[in-house]
Amino acid sequence: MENHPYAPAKIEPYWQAEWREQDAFKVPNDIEILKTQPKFYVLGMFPYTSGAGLHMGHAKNYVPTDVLANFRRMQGYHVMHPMGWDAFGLPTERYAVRENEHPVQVTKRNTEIFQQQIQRIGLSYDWSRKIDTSLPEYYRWTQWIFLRLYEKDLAYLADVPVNWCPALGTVLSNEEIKDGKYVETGDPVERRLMHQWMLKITAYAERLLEDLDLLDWPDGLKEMQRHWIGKSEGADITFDIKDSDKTFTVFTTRPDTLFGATYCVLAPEHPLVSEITHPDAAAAVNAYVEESVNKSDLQRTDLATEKTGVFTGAYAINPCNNAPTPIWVADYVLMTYGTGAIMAVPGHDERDHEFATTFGIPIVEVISGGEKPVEEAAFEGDGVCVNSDFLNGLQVDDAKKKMIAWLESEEKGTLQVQYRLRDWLFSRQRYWGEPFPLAHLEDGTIVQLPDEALPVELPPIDAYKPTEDGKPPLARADEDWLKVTLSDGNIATRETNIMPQWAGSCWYYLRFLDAHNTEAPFDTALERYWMPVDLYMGGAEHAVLHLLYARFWHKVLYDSGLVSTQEPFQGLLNQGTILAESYQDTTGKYYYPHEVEQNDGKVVAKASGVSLQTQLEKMSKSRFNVINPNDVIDNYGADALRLYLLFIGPVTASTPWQDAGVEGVYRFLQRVWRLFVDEESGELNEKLTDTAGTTESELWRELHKTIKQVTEDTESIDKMNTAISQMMIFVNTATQVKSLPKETLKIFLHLLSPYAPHIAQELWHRLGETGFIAHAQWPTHDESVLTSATVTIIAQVNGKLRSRLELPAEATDKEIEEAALADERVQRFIEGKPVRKVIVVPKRNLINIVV
RNA sequence: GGUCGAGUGGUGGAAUCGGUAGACACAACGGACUUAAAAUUCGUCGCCUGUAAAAAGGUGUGAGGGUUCAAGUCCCUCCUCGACCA
Repeated sequence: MENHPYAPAKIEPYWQAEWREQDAFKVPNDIEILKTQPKFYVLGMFPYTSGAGLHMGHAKNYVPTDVLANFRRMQGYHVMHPMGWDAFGLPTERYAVRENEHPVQVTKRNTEIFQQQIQRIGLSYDWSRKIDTSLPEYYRWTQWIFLRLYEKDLAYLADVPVNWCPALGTVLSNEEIKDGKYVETGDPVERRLMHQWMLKITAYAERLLEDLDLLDWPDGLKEMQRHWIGKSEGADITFDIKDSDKTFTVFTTRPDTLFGATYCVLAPEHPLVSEITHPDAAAAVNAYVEESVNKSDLQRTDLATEKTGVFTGAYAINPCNNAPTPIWVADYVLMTYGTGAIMAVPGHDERDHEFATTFGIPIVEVISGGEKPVEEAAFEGDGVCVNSDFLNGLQVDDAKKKMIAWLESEEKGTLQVQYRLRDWLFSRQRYWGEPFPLAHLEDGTIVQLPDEALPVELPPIDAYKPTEDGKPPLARADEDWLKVTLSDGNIATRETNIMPQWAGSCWYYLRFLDAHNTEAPFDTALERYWMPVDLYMGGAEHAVLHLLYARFWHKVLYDSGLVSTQEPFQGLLNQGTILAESYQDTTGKYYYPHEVEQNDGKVVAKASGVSLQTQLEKMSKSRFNVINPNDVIDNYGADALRLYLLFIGPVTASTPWQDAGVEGVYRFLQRVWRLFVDEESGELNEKLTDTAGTTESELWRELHKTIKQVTEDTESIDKMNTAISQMMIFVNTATQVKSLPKETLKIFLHLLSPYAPHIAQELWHRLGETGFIAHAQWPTHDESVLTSATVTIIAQVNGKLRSRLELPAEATDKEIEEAALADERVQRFIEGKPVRKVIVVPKRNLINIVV
């Protein structure tokens, strides 16, 4: 009896166990077997295993990728569809410190919870390939790849300004700081120069930019990467300094405006500042430089903030007209971009204009065409050069070329390409990350440890804080770990920085291909078979950094002959976010949905009666609007959760969560169930017959329509919502017909299986089939079933729908026209007016009569 | 401020290359079943006019203009929202 109605809580765990025990989704690792079939590699971004557990955003990522994996598998592909854990990182370390536990323990627990939660969704992962970036067997190879970068001179030490929090004794990332304070504790943060490992990603800037053209990524995402790399072409121009033998170089994208340069600016950190400053100005300049040290780049370059600066008392010589040009120090110029010095053209640069206005510096027009005089607003657009000697009369583009040619001939400047992209700050002063496979000799030389010495495992230490003298936590390790004897007998001290959280995720997609290889990061033949990733899906927050870093490492591996493709991720999509209603009072305090009630159409807090504002926002703990995927599974089952996430809209769209919508797809699953199972008896539905499907024409046609649409929509990924619509239409039709051929319904179950695998498998089983429907072959539709003897022709008069005509499918244009003109309803609208034109659109079954 | 994207019923969303706007759901309303409720099932459902009910007509995809036999879709201007960057 209990077995009769649809009971996901019963069938889902059962089939999940069967899949697991029978390795239903395991992919062979034998290249000879693999070669017999085409491959498809579909990857969802692996989760950071924080203690918060799985959230709805993960499900929105992993469900569509799973549907695609199931679909391709049924189409006869070998499908790589793996899952693993991004496990190193600061949140885990902080949690461990707070709870006085070892990060290894915390990570073990978190990853187990994640795996349990993910498995409940019924995703078809090959769990034998599971990886964990914090295990030595994995990070051994992260270190190994780092050594390949190091050998290519792509890793170097440099003094760079970092965000240092004295209270915590650690470096923080820009994202962790707001208004000069650490967001979580409010402790002040200062900028400090520190010796840090850098990766030379700028050496790959041009290729990272150009090779975007090879990728099937959304245009917006490519644009974001292009913007981040920020290529600009311009010129380096050298300025002499008056009464001095010193010179400095500026980078400008607008060499055409050199005649309009009325001052120059050095960044406060520029080494020349102290050398050229006039003694009278020294005190003011020093004070200014000190003050600017603690400002972030963002604060300094924000257009909204007032420009500040100090005149050094020194003058540069403008190379094109020998005019003495005052040199200022101002923090809106950054040492890290270009040369740390600019020529300022207030007539044609907004920030320079603002600065010049503030300090009363002359503004000169050198490009004509602005709407307002340059004294009022900078004109940054195209125009014709004026007041510029040999450039006068030229357009901006031509003027740039001519000026660069002139500078080169005078040896005062060169053509220069500049990137916004900076080298990658690659070290952290923390514990829970990959140790560097490097050591330092006493004389300061750095030695790379041999490959055989890997992995360099994290040492046990008693506290995860930096040492009292400011060294990273790893410096707390005992001498056994800290000191390493090299092959030549020398004793060296290990590097005590660790790698940043991004490191492990830069190559994990390669480790999945050969997850247990102990001789190499992965087998070359397997790499050649599987790569590139055909579809990579993840949140838009990774649109720049993770994807850029991974592309960079991949290109280095490519140059070393270790991988066969230039790019790792051929296809890529960002899933949309899930929004939910949140409730806030006027003070900004959030309320949980259960603390809220409707009162006269107003939303108020139950306890206080205070009226609340509602809004749709991204689900997040801090907004009290989170819905847990596991709660939905408890109430409706995994199949309903999966269908709902796909049905609310396109995968890439951000859509609001609606509880009632889940009930809708749940009802659909119940209707599917009742097509097969008599809920009274638990036996098969009496309407099921053994007759061939072709005899039942309406259902058979609907089936083929459904095969066609589900196939196309699943393939396109972003239309899975309409694939489900069509399956609903099929089920609605099937519910109404008198007899249901089993063959027809079995084919339908194939279509449903990638989307709702548990119910499809259970019904497949109940129809007497053995094995897994997930291994069955995907059906194809028969186009001839879809064509019919008559077609409905839409008849328009003056573009407006007036009538529908049933005509034989083979009717000619002329016959259609005659039939339309003879139609009584059409006639009413023609009213004897002369017919001026008749347009027949055969493909659309449409005729338009113009009178 | 810049770049990109998006605005369609009460709601989520459909609509191929410009060719029947609102598929499929949710909510709401009405009928059947039930002692009752739930569940199920049948039906209505953009707005306006019209009608006892129909029929029928008008209008309608953020606003305004344009191209076209035909515009949610293409072009221009504007408004609003979102994402990214500054």
